[in-house]
Amino acid sequence: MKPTIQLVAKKAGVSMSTVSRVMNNHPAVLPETRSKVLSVMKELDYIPNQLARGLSTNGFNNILIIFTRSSTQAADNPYFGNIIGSIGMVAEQNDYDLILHSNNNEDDEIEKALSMINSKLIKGIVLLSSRTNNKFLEVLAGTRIPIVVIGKYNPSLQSEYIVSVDTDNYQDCYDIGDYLLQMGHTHIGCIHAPLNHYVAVDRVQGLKDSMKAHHITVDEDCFVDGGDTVDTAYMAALNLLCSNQQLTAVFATDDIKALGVYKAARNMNLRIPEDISVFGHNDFDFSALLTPPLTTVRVPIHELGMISASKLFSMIKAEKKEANQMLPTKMQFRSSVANLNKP
Amino acid sequence: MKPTIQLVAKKAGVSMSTVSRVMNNHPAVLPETRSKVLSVMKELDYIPNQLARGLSTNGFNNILIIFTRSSTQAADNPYFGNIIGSIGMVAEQNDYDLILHSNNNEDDEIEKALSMINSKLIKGIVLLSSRTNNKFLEVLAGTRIPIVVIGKYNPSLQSEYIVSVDTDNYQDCYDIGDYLLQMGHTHIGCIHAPLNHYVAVDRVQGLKDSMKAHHITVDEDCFVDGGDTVDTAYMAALNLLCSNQQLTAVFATDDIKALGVYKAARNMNLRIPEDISVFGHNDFDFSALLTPPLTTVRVPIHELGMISASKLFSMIKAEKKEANQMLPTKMQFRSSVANLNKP
DNA sequence: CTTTTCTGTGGAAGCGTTTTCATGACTTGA
DNA sequence: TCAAGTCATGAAAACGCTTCCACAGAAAAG
Repeated sequence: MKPTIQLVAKKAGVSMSTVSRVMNNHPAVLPETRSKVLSVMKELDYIPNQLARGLSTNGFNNILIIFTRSSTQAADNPYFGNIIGSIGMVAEQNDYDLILHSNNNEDDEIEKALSMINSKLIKGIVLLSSRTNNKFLEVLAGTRIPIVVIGKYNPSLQSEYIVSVDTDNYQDCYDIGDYLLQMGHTHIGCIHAPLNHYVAVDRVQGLKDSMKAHHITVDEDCFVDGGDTVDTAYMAALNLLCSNQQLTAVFATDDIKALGVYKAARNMNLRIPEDISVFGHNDFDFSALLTPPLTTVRVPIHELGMISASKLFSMIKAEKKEANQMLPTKMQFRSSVANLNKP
Repeated sequence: MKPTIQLVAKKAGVSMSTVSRVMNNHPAVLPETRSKVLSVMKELDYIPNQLARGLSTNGFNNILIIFTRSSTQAADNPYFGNIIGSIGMVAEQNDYDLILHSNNNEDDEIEKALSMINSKLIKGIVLLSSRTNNKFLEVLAGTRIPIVVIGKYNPSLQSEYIVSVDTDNYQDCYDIGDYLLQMGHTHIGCIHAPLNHYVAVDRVQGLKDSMKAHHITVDEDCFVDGGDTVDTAYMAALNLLCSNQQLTAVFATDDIKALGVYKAARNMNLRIPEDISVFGHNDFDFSALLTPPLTTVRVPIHELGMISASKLFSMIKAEKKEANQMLPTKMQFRSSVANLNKP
């Protein structure tokens, strides 16, 4: 039915080997033979079969993006879209395609990834937001396929094939704590992401450690899981603010959750920052345009994606390990945090 | 090196055919043979090669998501992330993987897609945001592969294999025009997306036609391309508002662009809605939490993704055409539009 | 006790490429 | 003029699986 290399060969009066050589720009083929073959290919509308090709050579130029959801919900966080877009641009330049897995079952994911690697379907992996229990990386480290983790991974896991690109979540959130305390806040709550991911753990821990360093009691009840969406964060914030009226500030571990806090404050008739201060994280498009503009930390999401992809490709091509990299962030002091010191 | 079906067969003392049958749950294999084979497979850590498998059968269970960028910029619009996430969930349930192409060269894209189809690498396509010049669909209609377009496509293109899922952009924007006029606005500007996509064209045309129906002169200078990002929209809005001081309302064809308008208004010391009214489109997470809350039209993005994916899979599986579907939207009247009639 | 029908299994031909090796023809250098 | 070296090409094996066909042996039917 579909034209194959064999048919082309026959029509052009040459062997399959020659046709193959023409396709792969092998130098040892006479110009007239080449053009003859090319014209037959055009005439027949011949399209090479990537599968067959992959089977006899070193497979496909794909990279797998694994995006571990903490819930069964599609994450509406703009972070993921942006970062996937950035990776996509670099992939496109390198003539690679993206395969996307959004899974919330780690074992399934491991099995699928192993199968893809074994089948030479992918040449590298980008792991978005790694879990604290990192079985996935432990298993995949053994496959010698380059992996870049956008985020942190188990520090005891040493591998030539795994590299991390991240921002310093712990330090940033430690600094947020410092700032909040400096502004006179001693009753601080936190709406965070589910704690089975490093990023959430580090952000929470940074804040807590900073509070402890200033001898502020950390009330565990004031640290609540705000899920992944505005709505879940809203519910969590409502709860938090109702049951802890002494709170003067809330740290939301990303600006989507801050949106939930804004919504809760509005519905409770709490003014920001007069009645409750809010500190966010990530600095999304809308953050500066909220009322009041959200104080947050700017994460270079686009760069995170670009740099990760670049590192991945240089590992794939040069087969040498890249260095881990910590990207700089920048505090965006706007007006959602009140200074309690000057009344 | 890697264990193949042949090695398994040898170790288990059976033929390759039998091993294959075991893997594919063929009924005609004795229980003891089956368990023998399975144990050898486990012992050898055998993983089937998807490529080889695909080559001899009907290929892969992948669907291709094509996401046509209008610029070279990664689109930061939350719309895409959300919709891809939704499609991903349905795909996961059906045991399909997602391949993502974000391309801005249509010819390249056509060639790549044809190659993937020819190689049995994909079973269906989701096209996000189709171009007005729809060469892509025209060419691909001939391949008999199911395609769902999220958005509109050339109505003259009839195909058993193409189905569209969309909202009624034209009508919604016509209604927006009506509303604006009813509120007393007669000098209306518009910040829209690049006009090489149906969605932008329809939204703009809806507004224009509504204005014309009310005998309001449409000033082409007040319809400007706001690109794809907050920043480009901001620049466009700044320009628009500076050079057309008589404007009392601006329609932004999506809420990301509305963000740009808010920013411009703020920087020009224009109050919303007192000095300038803003109507958005899409209703993103942040829209209700802006100050003032943005009047916009709620698009069921998640449903758009889910329904598209469902239709695609039923076309793939049942091989029968699904009906086009128009999803309902809902106006969200908030407070970014002033009523000029009651002062 | 034959003949027919199942059943479980093996052999081998695909699937569509790439690539190694062999083979002639044609140069080149002494 | 002949041995050695290029060069363009073809034959065939390999990549790892599926599946059609054939074939025994067992079960069912006459």
